[in-house]
Order: sequence, then C-alpha cells, then structure tokens
Amino acid sequence: MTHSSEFLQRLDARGFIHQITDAAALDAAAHKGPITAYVGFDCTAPSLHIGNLVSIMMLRHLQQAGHKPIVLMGGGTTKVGDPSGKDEARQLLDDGQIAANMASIRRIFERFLRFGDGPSDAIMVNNDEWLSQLRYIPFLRDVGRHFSVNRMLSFDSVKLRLDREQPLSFLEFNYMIFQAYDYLELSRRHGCTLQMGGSDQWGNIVNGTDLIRRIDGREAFGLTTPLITRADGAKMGKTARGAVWLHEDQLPHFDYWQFWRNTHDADVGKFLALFTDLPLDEIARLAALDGAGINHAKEVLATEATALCRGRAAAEAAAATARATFADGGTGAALPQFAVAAPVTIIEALIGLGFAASKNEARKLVAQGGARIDGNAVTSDAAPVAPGQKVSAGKKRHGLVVAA
RNA sequence: GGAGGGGUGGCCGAGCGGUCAAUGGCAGCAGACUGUAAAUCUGCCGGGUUUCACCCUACGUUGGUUCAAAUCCAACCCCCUCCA
Repeated sequence: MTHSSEFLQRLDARGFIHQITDAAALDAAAHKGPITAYVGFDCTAPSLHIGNLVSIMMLRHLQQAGHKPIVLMGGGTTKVGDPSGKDEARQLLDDGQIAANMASIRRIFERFLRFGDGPSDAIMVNNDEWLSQLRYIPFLRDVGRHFSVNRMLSFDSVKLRLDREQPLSFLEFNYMIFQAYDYLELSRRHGCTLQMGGSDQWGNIVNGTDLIRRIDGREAFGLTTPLITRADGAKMGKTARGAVWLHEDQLPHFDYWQFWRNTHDADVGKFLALFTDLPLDEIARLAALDGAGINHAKEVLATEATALCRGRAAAEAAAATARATFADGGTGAALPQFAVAAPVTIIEALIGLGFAASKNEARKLVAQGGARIDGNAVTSDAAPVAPGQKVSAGKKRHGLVVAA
C-alpha cells in the first residue's frame, strides 16, 4: 500500500508497520497536518531495553516527520500491573521506586526525541495524573459501561490466566480499561489521535479507539509494530545474560556496541532500517554486501545504533576500541579494566575483570585454552599478569589489567 | 467431595533402593573452521578447594524405614486429568 504522508511512508519503508486501524484515514490525517501520537511505557525498571527500541524509534520518525510525540509513562498503571504475557502477578512498586524509574527513563528519551513546548516537541506525561484522581462510581458509570466483561474475558492476556486456572486479581483485570482510558485522556488533554505499540498491544489499543468513539464521538487511530525476531527465530534483544539495556548504567557503551556488531548477517538490513537513521538507499547498499563487506555493514549498524542511544562520541570510541582489539589484536580505552597494585595470576585477573564467576570457572577457561594474555594462550593457572597487559577470555571478551 | 497422575539441575525431560552431582535435548561457555556471522564438529556445563583427588549443597516440604533413598513409607503443600 502506498501512503501519501511522509510519516507512514517512512514507517512502512522501514518495516515498522504491522497493523493499522484505518490506514487510509490515518494517512490522510497525517498528510493534512501535524498529528499527536503516543506510546505507553512501563516504569517497572529504571531503564528500558532493546525491546522498547522499536517504539522509541517510531516516535522519533513521528517527530522527524513534523508530528508531536507523547511519551506516556505508566506511573499509574505500574501500580496495577499489566497481565499480558505474564503467568503471575507482578510485584507492585511503591511511589518512590516509580518516580526514580521515571526520572531515569526520561534521560533515555532525551537522546531520541526533542522535548520542549514547540508544536512538534515531545512531551512526557504520567498517567498517574489522572488515574489516581479517578472517582470510582463516576468512572464506572462513564467508562465502565462501555466495557463488556464477555469481551474482556476473551482477551488473550485474561484467557491465558483463566485457562490455566491461575489467579487474576480484579486489580489486574482493570489494566485494559485503564489503558483505554489513558488514550481517552490524552485525546482530550492533548488532542492525541494515534496510539502506537507492539503487536501484543493491538487489543488494548483498539479498546482505546473504541472508547474515544463511543464517549466523545471522535476518531482515533491505532498502529502496531511487528514482533521483531532474529533470523534464527529468537526474540530480538534477549540474551542469556539478560536484557540489553539502553541505559549506560546497566550496560557499558562498548557492550552495547558489541551487541549490534554481533547481529546475524541476515538481520543487518532489517536492523539498519529499524534502529538507525541512515537513508534507505544506503541501507540497501550495505545489506547487499557479503563476506568481508557485511562485517563493515555490521560496524556501521553498531556505530549508528550506538550513536543514537549513547551519543556519537561513545559510539566512535567503542568502534575504535573494537577495531584495535579485534582487527589489530591490540587494546582500546573502552575495554573493561581491572586495577591491581601488584602482579596477579591469570585466575585472579579473569575473575577481577568479571570474565569468570569463580576460580573454578577461571580454571576451566585456562584448561580449555580460552584464556590469553596479550593474545598468547595461557597454559598455567599461575601465569602472572602485570599492569598494562591485555587479558582475554574466549574470542570476544577482552579486558585490561591496569596499575591501581 | 470421589478416583487417578505428577512435582528432578537455567528450561524441557529420563531415572524409580547402592555403580547418581543424576541419561538425553535446548540454552550457555570454550576450542576447531571462519568474517567478532550462520551452520558443523569437539570439549565443558551445581558450588568450593591444595583438582588424575577430596569436601559441601541438591531431585516440592517435613519426618521415617534402611548399612545406603531422587528412588520405599507417612503427613503436608502445589499442579494436572477424569467423575460429582
């Protein structure tokens, strides 16, 4: 389908679109003038992870196309807990934790969006503003009457729990009502006419557009992104070590860069389109490379994606360190460091750098030939390491022992 | 309420008195091959230490039987299936 609005053209060309409630009407609205759209984010953790990046990039494209993004923080809904995809009720957070998480998350958004008072400047709002003000009886009469329990019970998030006879509290059951109500509030307060989110949010988003139509008689749209998977079928961004965090406190710049650098060949083009600002013809050229060329494309992906989230300087530094470490066998400033006062053994160095959790594990690395000092395989557990030397565990983990 | 079946290492899933730190698969780590890829092959894969060995902790929970229990018994907790 071809779109006339720059916004939908961009999203479509870059692979962001899964479903739209009324694509033609949304396209017409976005073509006619600036629209306001929002994405809701949870604040159960102090940082967002790669799984949220698609939505963040979508808001970025929205803004670049001249529209106004709203970042909705789920301060109120976090007190309720989204039952989607969870087998058990989430642990509930208190106000202090939620506020701290929100402040931390805001710093991430400031990298991707321009905030301010201008017509296309992003704003961040907290749904606790209205949710905690609600009065029960009026809310039930005005909003609750538009929700059919029969239909709510058919939602996957609810059905899953009921089918397994797992407890679903009334508190959680209300989550979808609140999410729909958020949309209504944003529609009234900010003239918001579009909610975006992941494909798992489709049902909740449609609830919102329906609610707005029923109560206020206005049109509202919904747009979802496809679930981003890797070429090998695994979920994007899930590693054995946990989520890939966007916040540098939880994941060093170098590791973030490395995450992108290790993208599968087949995913390079897709990820460049989704997670960088590079023009599409440049992406097409990079994705078509193979052999040594695709490795260059991965470096571009890593540097561009890191630059967006962590800043250009951090991205370049990570790239330079990676080049020096992997291509030239040397070292770089962005490698993890372990400060020592006196020479240590290889075992202590591996643990100190976090490459081994125990002496046992470190010994295994040595026994298997995976431990190296300045690139030379170590054969003895007692091999000494002096400040200034590089210690490696396997092919990808490198660190520097420095003088304390 | 009645009748059965089951709860095992990060996950799935064997074992059903000693040879069990527990087959196998997945995930993970390391090595080989490469391109810091994929696929493939090999090794490792509860923790600790003075590591061809030893010591801890583990098979839902708590007790018991036994020289010896993941394996048998009892009670309890939880899950599943069928009947009411």
